[in-house]
Amino acid sequence: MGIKGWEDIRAEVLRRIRARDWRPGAQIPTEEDLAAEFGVARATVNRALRELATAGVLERRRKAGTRVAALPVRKATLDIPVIRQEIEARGQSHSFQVLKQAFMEPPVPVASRLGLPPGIKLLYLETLHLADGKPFAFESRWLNSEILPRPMPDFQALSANEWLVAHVAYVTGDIAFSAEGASPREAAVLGVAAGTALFVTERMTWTADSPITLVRLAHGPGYRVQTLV
Amino acid sequence: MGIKGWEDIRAEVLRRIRARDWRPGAQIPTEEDLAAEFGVARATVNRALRELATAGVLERRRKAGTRVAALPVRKATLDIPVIRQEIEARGQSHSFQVLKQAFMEPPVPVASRLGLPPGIKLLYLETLHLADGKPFAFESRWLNSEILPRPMPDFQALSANEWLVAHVAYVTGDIAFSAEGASPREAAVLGVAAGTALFVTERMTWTADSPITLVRLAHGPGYRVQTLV
DNA sequence: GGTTCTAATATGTCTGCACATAATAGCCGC
DNA sequence: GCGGCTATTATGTGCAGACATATTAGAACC
Repeated sequence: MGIKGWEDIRAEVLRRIRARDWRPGAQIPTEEDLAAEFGVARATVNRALRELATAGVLERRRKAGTRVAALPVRKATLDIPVIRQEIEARGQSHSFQVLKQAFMEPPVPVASRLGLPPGIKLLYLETLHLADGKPFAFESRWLNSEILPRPMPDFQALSANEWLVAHVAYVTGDIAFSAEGASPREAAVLGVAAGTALFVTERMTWTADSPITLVRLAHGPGYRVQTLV
Repeated sequence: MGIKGWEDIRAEVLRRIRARDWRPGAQIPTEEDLAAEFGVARATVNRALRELATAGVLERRRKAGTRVAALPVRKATLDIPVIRQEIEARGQSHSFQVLKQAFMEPPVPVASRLGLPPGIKLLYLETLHLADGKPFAFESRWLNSEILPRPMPDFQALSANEWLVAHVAYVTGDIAFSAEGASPREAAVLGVAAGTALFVTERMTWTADSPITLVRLAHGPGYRVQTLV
């Protein structure tokens, strides 16, 4: 029946926007007015409107009030799961092979993206992830060896990603997606023709003080990242 | 100096997680305990922990308490701007050409994804978006003509996307990203070689009752979607 | 031992109030 | 008119207390 909680208010506000009672760019009533109308406390209205604002539906400014976003910059939230989970969620079994493991100087762009001076040596790992034994994604990773314990963990047994999740302090980072043609090496490893369009995920992570790792994941044809808005 | 507001509490909790005072999978103190420790109201702690939970850092369940996410399913939030804004944000000028406009029956997969019975005719639009006069993205769009007014808006003058944003009730939808090789037509229009890796964004949008549009945007080489986590 | 019910508990949300803060609108002096 | 100050206003955040709800641990029972 009536309005009960902040979710009901959010729904009602959305309904009015969808119904074009409140048009894009137009100002909506103040929290106080809405609270009076719905018979709830202002904090409850605040909660509903705040959620809609972080979702990009509303724009709010002190004193200026709340208005319906004119150009709704849609904010899509993606789940970035651990690769093993992702494969197992499809009902397939995950395995991987470490193709290369070396301690070497990274190319300059890699070092600079990690914010490290040139000349420092990093651990480089190439891993092929398999789903039901078939190539799924090709991972190349630069790892800051400072953060590794001695002796180094055995990345043949446990994937670097999962080792990091389990043993390194929680991190921040950024993620980028792009499309790239497969290099000869990637093509060979993934079993596709050279130049095939690959979906590439690049992730960089760091702790408060120091960079941890730069990963590039190249996914074979058919891979897609999906989101419910 | 000390803890002042919910953002400080969020920061302090994050710090403890990063410092591994609280390890992945481990339970953290209750809201009440933390409120007492920080000398704030429980609502303030609740706000901080709630934000961290929606960010995927914490997992919360009633009675069971709050624990540090064991496998942090990183939630990345992407901004999906209107294409004109995206181009102008780079300091380039946006223009577009409508290459094709037709009223026709969609292929079966398109109709079924939109949840429409086969045989219904839709408006089909092909548009090339240009940044500083150079091809930026190729858009192909199926539009539910039911929602269009008579006479139909002039999509040569105003892009379909912006017309929809301005005139159609707010919508829900989903977005998917993938990498695909350029078809001969896409290659010609975008000025790249056939088979070049394209970054493809597919968006479907709905009102409460009916489908609105299915858009496929193919971006040329160099395009990337980035996110700060 | 296993199943079902019950009480305890942590989070979820709401209220009513207060004060803080940002941003505007209007006043004032020139 | 113009520049700068001030009052006003809507949102942002805080507090204390209350009740709701999901979930679990343990009691009671078969």
